[in-house]
Amino acid sequence: MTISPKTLYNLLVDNFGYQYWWPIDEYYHQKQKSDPRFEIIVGAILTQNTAWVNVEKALDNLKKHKVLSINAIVHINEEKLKIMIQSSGFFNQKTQRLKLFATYLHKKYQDDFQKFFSRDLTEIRHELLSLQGIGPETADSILLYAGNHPTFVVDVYTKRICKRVPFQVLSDSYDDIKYFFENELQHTILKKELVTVYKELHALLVKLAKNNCLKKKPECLSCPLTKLCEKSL
DNA sequence: CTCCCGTTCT
DNA sequence: AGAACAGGAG
Repeated sequence: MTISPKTLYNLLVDNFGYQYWWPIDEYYHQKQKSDPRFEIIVGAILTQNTAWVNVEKALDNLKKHKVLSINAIVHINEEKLKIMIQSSGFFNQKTQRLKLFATYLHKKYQDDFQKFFSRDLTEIRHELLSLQGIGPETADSILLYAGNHPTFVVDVYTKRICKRVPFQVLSDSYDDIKYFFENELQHTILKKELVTVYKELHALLVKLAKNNCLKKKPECLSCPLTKLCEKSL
């Protein structure tokens, strides 16, 4: 007995509702000065190995000081940047990573996100992965949430849930899990809906992991998957 | 496998 | 005060 990603998606939407992470359109309607795509990229780098609440504080600091743009990050003094993002932890490396990525976008794409994102998904992904400080999860988050490219994000929560819930996934490697979800969903979801489903499913898995599928003390009684889960207590 | 770091929970 | 949390590089 196994569960399909589509079944999982439907169950999670029914129980938790849509999560609406990074709704880009809303930002444009609010006529924000800074490009939401850059905020998403900065958020993706800052949230590496750290809780989102601490990233939000850093993001608020950057907004308050008007440095949430490629140009501002390229030119800001490193020590000042470290202080602004301090709450997100690992600020020495993250300062380097933000500087490096912003400089890259500035030099090679003239701060033009359209130019950067309007290419083949795999091409952009390889390019992101070649940058210091951008691994698979960060690359896929940027591609999906900032670039609206259909690529599925795998994180520790996804891996944990895959170990407990009976999916037909081969191993617990990043790529195996990613391609398992993508292959399954590509055949059952309309192409037009794929990006939205990838965005929502990742957010819903995070929700499930925090709400029920906790590392130490899972809340299996109230879990939407309790009947289908092999490890259910 | 260790280092990088702050915040929150226990 | 100590543990838990959470990606990528070397």
